[in-house]
Amino acid sequence: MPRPGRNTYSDQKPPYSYISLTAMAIQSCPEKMLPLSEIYKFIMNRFPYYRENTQRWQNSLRHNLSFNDCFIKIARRPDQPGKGSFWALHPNCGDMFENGSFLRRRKRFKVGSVLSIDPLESNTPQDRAHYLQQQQAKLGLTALHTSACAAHLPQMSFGYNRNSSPQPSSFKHPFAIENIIATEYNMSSITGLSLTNQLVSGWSHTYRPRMMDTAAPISIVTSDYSSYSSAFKSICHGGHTLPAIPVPIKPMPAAAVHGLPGFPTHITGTPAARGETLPSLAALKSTVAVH
DNA sequence: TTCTGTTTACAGTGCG
DNA sequence: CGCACTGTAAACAGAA
Repeated sequence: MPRPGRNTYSDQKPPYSYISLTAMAIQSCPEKMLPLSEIYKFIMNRFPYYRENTQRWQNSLRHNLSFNDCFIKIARRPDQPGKGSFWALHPNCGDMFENGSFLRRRKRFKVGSVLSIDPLESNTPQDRAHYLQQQQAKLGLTALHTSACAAHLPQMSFGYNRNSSPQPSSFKHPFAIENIIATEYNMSSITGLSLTNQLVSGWSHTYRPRMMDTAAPISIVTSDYSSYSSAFKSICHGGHTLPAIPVPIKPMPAAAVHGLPGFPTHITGTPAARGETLPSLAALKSTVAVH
């Protein structure tokens, strides 16, 4: 695998897919999430090839973000203005490039199968709302729990991997920029992560499925920020503020969910356009209300 | 208006 | 050869 330095590829197209490039950008920041504009900047700064024809490749990149299950969308806090959401990597997407090729994955990462039990499939809005409220309550506890754990377990700063399949502290995500652009990576930026960042990392990877944003009023998660607001304030990347509520763009499979404390395990399906219909939830998708 | 995000469609390519 | 993955274009909606 080539490991490009800053100018390795000059104006030539780098041997990376948009998925790889996006993953690099996301992994390059301590919070492991970036807004779209920052992903653009990262790619353009590092690969001069992408300083031209921006409309073309940025459209492709956006398509990849939406289309590929390995990317998840994380909503901004409502009191932190800005366009668009943050994007992060799905916790289970880490082995997509195990074949060593960053141009073509060995297999496309895809969110898994539909569970048989789905309270949200209930016919009545009341049932769904009630269930969602229960899940919100769980997540509220989860946020606190996660932060507390992060404070005591620095290795949790790697966020995604702190669950059912624990990784050693030296674990490096296959997407990690230190694995791809080794010459530019400064390990101290990781080992020197502050507790604050650990908190953020732990919290930011506590998932909540997108459809939960819609059917019922959601305030518990955001209101919990007040409990440790000092930790969250001033955390930003390139002037971007901390996102508020992790909102997976696609529902997670049970296998992925089980390792995430407090995460509801009922979520099913993927967007209907991908042939995995979720009729009763489809109407909930487009009306995300973030508090 | 611009940017962001979603979706569909289709062509090219690599792999088994 | 068929399938899966990737890249590109385009239409469209919604938010800032």
